[in-house]
Amino acid sequence: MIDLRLVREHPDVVRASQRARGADESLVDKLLAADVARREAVKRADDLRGEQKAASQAVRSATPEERPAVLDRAKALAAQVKEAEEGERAADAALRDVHLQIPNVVADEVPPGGEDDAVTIRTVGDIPAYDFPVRDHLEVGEALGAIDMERGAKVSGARFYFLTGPGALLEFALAQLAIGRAVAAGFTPVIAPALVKPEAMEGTGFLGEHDEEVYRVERDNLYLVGTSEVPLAAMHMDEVLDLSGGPRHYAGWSSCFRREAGSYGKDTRGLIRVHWFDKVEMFSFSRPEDTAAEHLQLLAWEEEFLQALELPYRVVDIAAGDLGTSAVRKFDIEAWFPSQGTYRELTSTSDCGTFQARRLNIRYRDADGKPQTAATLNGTLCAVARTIACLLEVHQQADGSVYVPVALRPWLGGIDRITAGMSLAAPIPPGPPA
RNA sequence: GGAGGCUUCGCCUAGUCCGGUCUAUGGCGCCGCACUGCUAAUGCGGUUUGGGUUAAUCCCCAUCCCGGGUUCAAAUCCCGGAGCCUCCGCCA
Repeated sequence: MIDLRLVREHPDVVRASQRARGADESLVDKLLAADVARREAVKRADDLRGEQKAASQAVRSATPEERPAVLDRAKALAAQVKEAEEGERAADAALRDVHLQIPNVVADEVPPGGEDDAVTIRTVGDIPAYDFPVRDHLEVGEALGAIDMERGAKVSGARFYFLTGPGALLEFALAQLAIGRAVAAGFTPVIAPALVKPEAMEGTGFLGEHDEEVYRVERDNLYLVGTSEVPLAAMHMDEVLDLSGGPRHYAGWSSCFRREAGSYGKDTRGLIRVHWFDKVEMFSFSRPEDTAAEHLQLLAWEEEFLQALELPYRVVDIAAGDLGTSAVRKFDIEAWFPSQGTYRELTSTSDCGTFQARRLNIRYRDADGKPQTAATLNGTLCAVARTIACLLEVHQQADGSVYVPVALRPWLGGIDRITAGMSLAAPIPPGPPA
């Protein structure tokens, strides 16, 4: 939800934002009208309630002779209040309805245009040259016994997979590396629930535009999250946070479930687009004035992670028309996929300003001690399946083995290469002293 | 799955049986003022959150876990739900 005060005081700013997104500008005027209507309804109901309260007290102090007349008046007022409250409720609902339809106000820096108008900010790392025919990650992974897509389909259907042997170890290695780096950067690690209540899903905005993407557990009225952004954001729902020491950083681990309803025929091969994967997600709660800097910080952490994995990538600034509902600004990092000869999205970080926190009622105390709506930001640190896909492709060798980036080696028992049929190694802690 | 208990303004708590200055009691904490070499102690005053109105204050409305209902009037009575705790059953 956007700030109503902004709409009242600077409707032109919101109109411009709607224009930039290619969204409906007239919603702004509908919202203004609904706001006026609501305030009128509130005032009428408040005034009547005040009168009725007085009348009700009068019943008590009335003499027996006055009593019937006073009681009649109180009854009449009670009926009027009931009616006025119904009007208030209707006006409230009407306002909320329009309010929820308006996406966040885009930042001035956001490039204009739509899906194809993202601006590349920088490209990092050299695109590797291969003196052999490159295979895609599925070929590489199957040959190494790391990915079993066929059995995934047998057991669970299309877009499901088994990670086996070195593939399974890779997942743990990536998780350890990501969480370890996050903790070193001051994040609080969190294992978040992947099933959430409707309030959490609604509050984070995923039942709006992403409704079709969401798995629903009808019987228990719960949803499977598509990202731990949902439980992390909702974790502090209805709370007042202490942000006086700077933003709060969480690194959440959870499985992520996506129906991929609108993507038939897209990325049907391998681990690029699957119904389920695990992910380490960064999430910050910050003061609204700190979000721009915080956003760049999240982006920097994402970049450092990909650099540690020795993956070439580029950073793109997403255009207004392609922003999510709650985002003010969004950067994606696209990594190089040699089999496709192109960069593909590996991480994404959004500044949501106060949009998400307003709905979830997450606040902090400002310098005067007054509660204010907080701001939220999120960013992918490591979407495991897709990252494995990228690693297998970029680091593949002529002999079918895969080079292991230095940073990952401690988590894979020190190996520098994954080869078919190799004996597996994993880090084990030192045993008890002999 | 079954039975019972609990949920009050940051924390603790009175009030709920028997509806009406509950415009919610007291303590802790916090803020201000007074006293005081300083601190402590003491005294006085303030201290939920949201909405409406306003230049701002004043003021008004709502808020006793949430949602309905009864009533002129609900923290209090009735119905439904959530969370927490205890016991039983089942279970990684």
